[in-house]
Amino acid sequence: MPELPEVEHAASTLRLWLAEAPVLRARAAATRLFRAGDHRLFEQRLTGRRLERVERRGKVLLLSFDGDVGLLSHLGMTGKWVRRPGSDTPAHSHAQLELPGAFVLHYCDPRLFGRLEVHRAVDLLDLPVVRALGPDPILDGIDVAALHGRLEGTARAVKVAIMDQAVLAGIGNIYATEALFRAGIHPARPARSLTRREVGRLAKGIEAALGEVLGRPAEEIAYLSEGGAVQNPFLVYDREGEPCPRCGRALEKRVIGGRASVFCGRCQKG
DNA sequence: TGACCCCTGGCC
DNA sequence: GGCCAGGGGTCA
Repeated sequence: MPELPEVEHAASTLRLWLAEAPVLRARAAATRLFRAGDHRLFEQRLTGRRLERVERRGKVLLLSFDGDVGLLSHLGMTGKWVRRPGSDTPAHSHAQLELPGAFVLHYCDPRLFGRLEVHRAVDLLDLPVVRALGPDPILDGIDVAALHGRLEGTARAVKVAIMDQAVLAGIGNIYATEALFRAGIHPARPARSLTRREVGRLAKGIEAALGEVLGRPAEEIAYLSEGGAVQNPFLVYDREGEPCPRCGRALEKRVIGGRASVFCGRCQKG
């Protein structure tokens, strides 16, 4: 579950599940998830290790184990970490961490868009993919002047720009859609056309959209999770044709930067 | 900047 | 049986 709040939730559950307990055995299949390192490295290095720290930067999870073993985990579109009794193997489990108490942590990812990389723990924050990330809206906060500066420099649609992980780390299609609605800014507006005042509203919109979900219990965060019974908790995302929560006009949908964008044509001026 | 790719699953 | 999907990467 890919955007910032879902990855933050993954980080906190991993902290709970891996707290104190050594990994009895690590196993992994040879899949595309492993790029830099291979699956054997995962098995060799993680077996016997204890978790020391889980960090999140944007949508990237960074796990540090004792013995200077580091694991980078990106969930892609459909990746997730789940904990199951040893006898129960979930579908599309490609890597496993066996824990004491007959539990196994599985990394499941049907589409294999995620990635797993084994590194030295001390190197995690210096990895190019991590260094390339822009500020994390929750960890670093949003500096309105700096964001305005970044947006001024590009003619891209503002929605595309804020989904660029080098501009802000952790924003994907859902929270970009929600934030722009909250800010009353049309998603197709050229980024450089935003005034300082609008960037300020956008920053507040991003913080509000993220904050609302971050404050919720886990089951509600799992939009489209197992079971799928959870209702759409968003104001406009995936609500094309429904009335705008502010003015009542039907919400519109357009593809911007290759991704579906829902917005109110009246509240979000183009 | 857009088009296309990587994949599978769920929905119409 | 198509179409769509929250991620990112590459190519022209």
